[in-house]
Amino acid sequence: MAKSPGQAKAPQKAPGNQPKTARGEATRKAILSAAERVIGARGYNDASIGQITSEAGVAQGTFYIYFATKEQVFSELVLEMGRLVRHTIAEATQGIFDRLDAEKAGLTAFLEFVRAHPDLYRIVQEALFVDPQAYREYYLTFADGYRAGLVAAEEAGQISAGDAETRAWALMGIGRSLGEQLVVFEADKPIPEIVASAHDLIANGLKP
Amino acid sequence: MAKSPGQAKAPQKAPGNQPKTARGEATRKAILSAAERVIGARGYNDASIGQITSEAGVAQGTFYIYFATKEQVFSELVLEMGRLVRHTIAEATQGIFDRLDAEKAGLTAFLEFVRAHPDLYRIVQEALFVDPQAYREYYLTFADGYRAGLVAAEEAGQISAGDAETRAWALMGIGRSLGEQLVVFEADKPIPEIVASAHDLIANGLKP
DNA sequence: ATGAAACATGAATCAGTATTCATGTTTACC
DNA sequence: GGTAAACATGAATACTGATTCATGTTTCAT
Repeated sequence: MAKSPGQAKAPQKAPGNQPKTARGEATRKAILSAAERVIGARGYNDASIGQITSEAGVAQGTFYIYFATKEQVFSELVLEMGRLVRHTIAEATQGIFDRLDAEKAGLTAFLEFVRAHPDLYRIVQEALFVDPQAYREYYLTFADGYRAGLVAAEEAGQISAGDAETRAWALMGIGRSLGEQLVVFEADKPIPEIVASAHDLIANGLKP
Repeated sequence: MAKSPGQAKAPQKAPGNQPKTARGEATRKAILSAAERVIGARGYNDASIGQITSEAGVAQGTFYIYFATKEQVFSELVLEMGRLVRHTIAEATQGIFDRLDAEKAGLTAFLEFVRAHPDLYRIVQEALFVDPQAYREYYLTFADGYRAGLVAAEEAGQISAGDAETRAWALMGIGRSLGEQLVVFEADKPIPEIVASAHDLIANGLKP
C-alpha cells in the first residue's frame, strides 16, 4: 500500500531499451543487422517485423524489447550509415594534403563502400520518405564537412576560387550519382576507371 | 442460354480503363492531378486512395474505373515527369549549338522546373522503391540522351575528350543534387548564382 | 426518345501487419 | 542456490487502407 505504486518500473515498456547484458547486446545487434538486410532488400514498407525477427532468429515480440517502433530501427540504420561513410572517407583521405588527390581517394573509397554495402545505400535514399529528419542530417552533415574542406583548399591555393557551398553539393552529387550507377543500375565498369574519368572532370572541367 | 456467357463484357474490370467520354477524360485528369499533389506531399505509402479521391472531388470507387491499382497511378506520374523534364530541357536548349552554353541553359531550366514542381521531383525519387522499373527507365533514358550529346560535342571539338558515359552520370548527379538542395533542403540561393558556380565547375574544374 | 454503354457512388470486404501482453526462461549477483 | 531483473516467446489485438461490388445516374448514338 505504501509502495508508491506505478513508479518503480519500466521493464519492457521504455522505447528502445538499451541491452544490459551480453546476451541482450548480441540479440540487439542481430536484429539490427537483419533489419539492414531485409529493409535494404525489400524496402521499408515491404519489410515486416516478422521477416526481420525471423531473419534474426528471434521471436516477433523480441523486436520491441530493443526498438520502440519499426521506424526507430530504420533511423538507427541511417545514422549508422552516416557514421560509416564519413569514417570510411576520412580514413581513406588521411594524410593526403593536396585537395585534388584527396578528392580522388575519397571518391574511390566512397564508391568501394557503396558497392560493398548496397543495402545501406538504398536505405539512405528511402530515408527521404521514411525519416526525413535523418535524411537531412545525413546530407547536411556531409555537405558541411565537404564545404569546409573546399574552403581550406581554396585558402591554401590548391583549387581555384569559387562558391564552396554550391561546389560541395555538386561534388556530392557526382559521387552519389556514380554510386547509384554502380548499385542501382549495376554498371560493371571498374571503379578506378570511373574515378579516373570523374576526377578529370572535377579537376579540369569539360573545356577543350 | 445461347448467349455465350461471360465473354462480351469487361465494363468496370479491365485494368486502367481509358476514358471514352469527355466527362471521363476530365475525371481521370482530376484524379491524376490530385494524386500528384497528395503523393508528392505525403509520400506514396502515407497517401491513401481516400485522400486522393477526396482531393479530386470524386468517390473512392471512381478511382478504380481509371486505375487498376494505387501503383499504376504512381507509375503514370513518373512517366509524365520524365516526359515533362525532357521536354523542358529540350525546349530550353533548342538552337544552342555550343555544348557548354547548352549545359548552362539546360541546368537553369532543370532547376527552375524542379523548383516549380517539387512534388514531381519527390515522386521520381520514391519510384526507386515503389516502381523500380519506372525509375530505371527514367534515368537510363535521361543518361542516354546526355551521353549522346556529349559524344557529339566531343566530336565537334567543343569539349575535351573523355568517357561520355561517366561524364553523363556525373553531370546528371550535379543537377540532381543541386535540385535537391533547392527542393528538399530549401536553399534560397537564386538559381542564376547556383548555375554560375556550377557551370564554372563543369567548364573549368577545380584546378587553380 | 430510348436503350446500352459509360460513368459514378460509398459502404462492405478483406488481408496484412505493427504492436501488445500474459506467460515462461535465463542471467547476474548476493 | 535463490531471487529479482533482464530477456524471450508467440498468440491475440487492433487498426489501417486497398480493392470490390451492388446499385444508381449520365451520356450518346440511333
